[in-house]
Amino acid sequence: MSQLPEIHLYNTLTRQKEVLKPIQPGTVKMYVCGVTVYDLCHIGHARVMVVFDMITRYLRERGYDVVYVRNITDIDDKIIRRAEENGESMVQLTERMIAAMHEDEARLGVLRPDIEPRATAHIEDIIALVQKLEKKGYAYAADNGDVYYRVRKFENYGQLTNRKLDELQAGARVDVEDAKEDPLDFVLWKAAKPGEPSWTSPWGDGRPGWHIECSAMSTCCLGNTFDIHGGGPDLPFPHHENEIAQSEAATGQKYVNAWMYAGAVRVDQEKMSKSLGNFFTIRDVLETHDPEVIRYLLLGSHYRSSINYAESALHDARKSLERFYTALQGVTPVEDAAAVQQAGHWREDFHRVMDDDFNTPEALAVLFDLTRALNRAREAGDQPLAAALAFELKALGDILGLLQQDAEHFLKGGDTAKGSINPDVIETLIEKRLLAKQERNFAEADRIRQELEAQGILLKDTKDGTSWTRA
RNA sequence: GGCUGGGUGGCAGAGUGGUUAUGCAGCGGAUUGCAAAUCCGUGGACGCCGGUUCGAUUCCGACCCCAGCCUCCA
Repeated sequence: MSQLPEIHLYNTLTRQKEVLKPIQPGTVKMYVCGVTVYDLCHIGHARVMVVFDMITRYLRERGYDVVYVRNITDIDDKIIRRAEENGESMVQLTERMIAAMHEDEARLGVLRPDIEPRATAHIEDIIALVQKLEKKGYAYAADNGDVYYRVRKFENYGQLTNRKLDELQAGARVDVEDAKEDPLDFVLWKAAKPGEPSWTSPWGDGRPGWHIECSAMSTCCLGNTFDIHGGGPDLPFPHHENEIAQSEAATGQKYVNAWMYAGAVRVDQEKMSKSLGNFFTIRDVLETHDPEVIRYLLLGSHYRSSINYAESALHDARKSLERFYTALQGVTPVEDAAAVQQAGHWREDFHRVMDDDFNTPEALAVLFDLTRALNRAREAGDQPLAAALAFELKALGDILGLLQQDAEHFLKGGDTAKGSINPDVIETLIEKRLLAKQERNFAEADRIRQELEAQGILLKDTKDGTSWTRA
């Protein structure tokens, strides 16, 4: 590999932007914490999926190889409880939810990670890791059969989120019945209660604790040290702090070079979360909104800032996409790099703003500028240039996973067309209106326009005839 | 209380020590049977108070306010 472009990214560990320098030149190894599959994914999950998908796509666009690993947590207390409530087996529940997740992310244009390890498929690795920690004195088996991590033994605990152990302890809940040596210690291996799913281990039957699976799977897939670890906004503490403690204690090496987080999705200025019950599942939103509208909403703000989820925000996102698709409508894209280059330098601008910590709002501004140029070419009747710019617009949009559908299809409401009016009925009315216009019966023509408008259908007269879109 | 991040024009949302973000909405013009779309033009902003500076929305300090984490949560 020759010299790849410099990518700057914000590293939460150091709290500053840094140049991405992959350990293995040219190959970025990235691990992202995935979903605990006990329920359907919500918009917050969608944001993490879309953001790291965008990052992966962009790094590849810039010539980097990316090994993208995103785990699936398929064993956990919530899963056990939910399966019991539903009267189904744990595997039935998790398989169902994994299938739903894959369906949801496919609709959002999220490319699948290269590796999608499941916790239950890595029990041996997890046990081996706990044994290693035990051998090094970082783990201990307690009287109740659980195995805990000895937090105070790990000197750099709290480095990611700037916590001091003593301040933590002040706020820590002290469980009287706890078998821990110290309230700060956390579970590595949980002893099974009767009837619970379990695996045989040196400490008796049980299952992995919450944090250990990520240490085990990331290391298995990517090595002791890798380039980027990502996740949602509520993961730095304690989950990632504990991962660092586990992995670095076990290997004696640095765990991760850069930590990246997607911002929160809020509803009415409150965090969207399962515990608050104010979450919207991806499929709920897809009932009434085009997938690209959601994706646009998610990429219309910088990945680290929080966003507010609201119908009005979805509406705005749709309006923005309409501008792109209106420009694309009726133009057949043709690749002509020379013509594009002569007309402007959008790709360079796009790269420049994206190289700087993946500034998608700026990147979209570049696409709007390109769209204006495309509209100008159309106005000027320069078909070849318009075709070339349309090709470029779609190509750049593709890097963000946007603008990939047929313009007509999108503008006519796509797969989520609201309202009951049938396209055939619309066409018939358009025919009638055309006749009225030919007879210069504009009153009738306007009446038909208004009739359709009342049902959310907007007519547009052009030299090539009348087309329609859904408002 | 501790730790993070943030307060930008009607709304959304970038960015910068002195020059247009961008989209939607508004206004004027072109275009149109009417409209839509489009193009051209245009008004409108940087929480509050100090400081540094020739000059700060941008740097520094104080203050006010908001959000996230500190407990399972993407």
